[in-house]
Amino acid sequence: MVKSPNRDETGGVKKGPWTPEEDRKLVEYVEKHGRGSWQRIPKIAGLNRCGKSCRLRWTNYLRPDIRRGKFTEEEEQLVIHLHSMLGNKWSSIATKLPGRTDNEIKNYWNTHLRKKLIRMGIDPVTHRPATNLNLLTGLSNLLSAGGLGGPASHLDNAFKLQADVAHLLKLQLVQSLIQVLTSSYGTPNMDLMNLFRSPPLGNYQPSDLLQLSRQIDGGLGGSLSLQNSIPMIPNLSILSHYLNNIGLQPTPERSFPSDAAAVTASDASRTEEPSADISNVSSTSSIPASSSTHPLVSASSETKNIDLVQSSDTLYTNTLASESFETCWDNLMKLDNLDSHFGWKDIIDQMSWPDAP
DNA sequence: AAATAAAACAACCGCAGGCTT
DNA sequence: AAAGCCTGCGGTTGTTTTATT
Repeated sequence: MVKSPNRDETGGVKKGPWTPEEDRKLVEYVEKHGRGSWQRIPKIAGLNRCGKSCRLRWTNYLRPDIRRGKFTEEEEQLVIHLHSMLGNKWSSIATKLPGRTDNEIKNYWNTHLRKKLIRMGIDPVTHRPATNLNLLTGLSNLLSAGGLGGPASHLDNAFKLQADVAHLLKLQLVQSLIQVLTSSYGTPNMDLMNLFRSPPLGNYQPSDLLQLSRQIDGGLGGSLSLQNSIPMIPNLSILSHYLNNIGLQPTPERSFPSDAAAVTASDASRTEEPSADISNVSSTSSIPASSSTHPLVSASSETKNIDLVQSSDTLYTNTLASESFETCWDNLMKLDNLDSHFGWKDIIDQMSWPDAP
């Protein structure tokens, strides 16, 4: 666990934190001779370090043009913007922020900005409102923010949380619909297609959402298509299933008998570690029964824990085939009971891409 | 005040690609 | 063309600092 600050066993060079003396030697050398061959510098400069370590120390710390200190609001926004276009291309991002190194930006992203976006319900990978699985990460943060995990939970927090979850689920659902309409491969998800024929979404024409989809694609400069950014077509029943787990289950008769089987199967089939994005999600999603006395929260929710850390593949392939579309839809419509601030029209309006040209 | 946990930062590692011989 | 060297990049780990209990 402890990284040895001493000599490397193979090369005999020192590792670990640099001393002021070593820094001085390196700076003196580079100022005198410039950046030459990093492999030769340590020898000539009298440093017992590998060239790689010298280069890193210089570029990330000793370079005179390095700007240290807190990131400004402008820098933050720029990093977020560039990351949405370039992804984890830290060196490319760093070229747009004079004085900041790729390492510094990378660290700042991982420790600050990523969490900030998650807290806002934005997927830090896609820079979109959290999608199904990532939504759950957001949920985890909502739980923390609302203090729902602790013993001192309050009823207000439970209400707020459920409204937030309902709101995010709506966003997710509309995204799924757009994807169905724009998907050029595979078999369209019939559940979602049916959704268009029923109120309240029946009030919208598929062309409306197609238009929205184009807006989104345009906002990304065409570099990222919706199909690529959301590779899976979620089954409507999965959303409905999730509603059950957060306590939106109307009656015991409408429970999902295949829950246990589905979750068990998914656990058994999970072979890889969860992705970084969802690794910090608590292992179960249910709101503890003790934390809420909301009438819509059934006591059974406590026993219906679904593992949120399962991979997206597993989640989507383990569809709950036995559910009827009507049952799923009933559950989804209950979102309106909780998310009173936003109707479906507001959700679709809200989906408009802010940076669209 | 001490112990523990979480956050922040610095540095290392492995890999890929370009260049030289 | 192939091999070896060098550099740069992104992910990960380890250490230090700060906050919380």
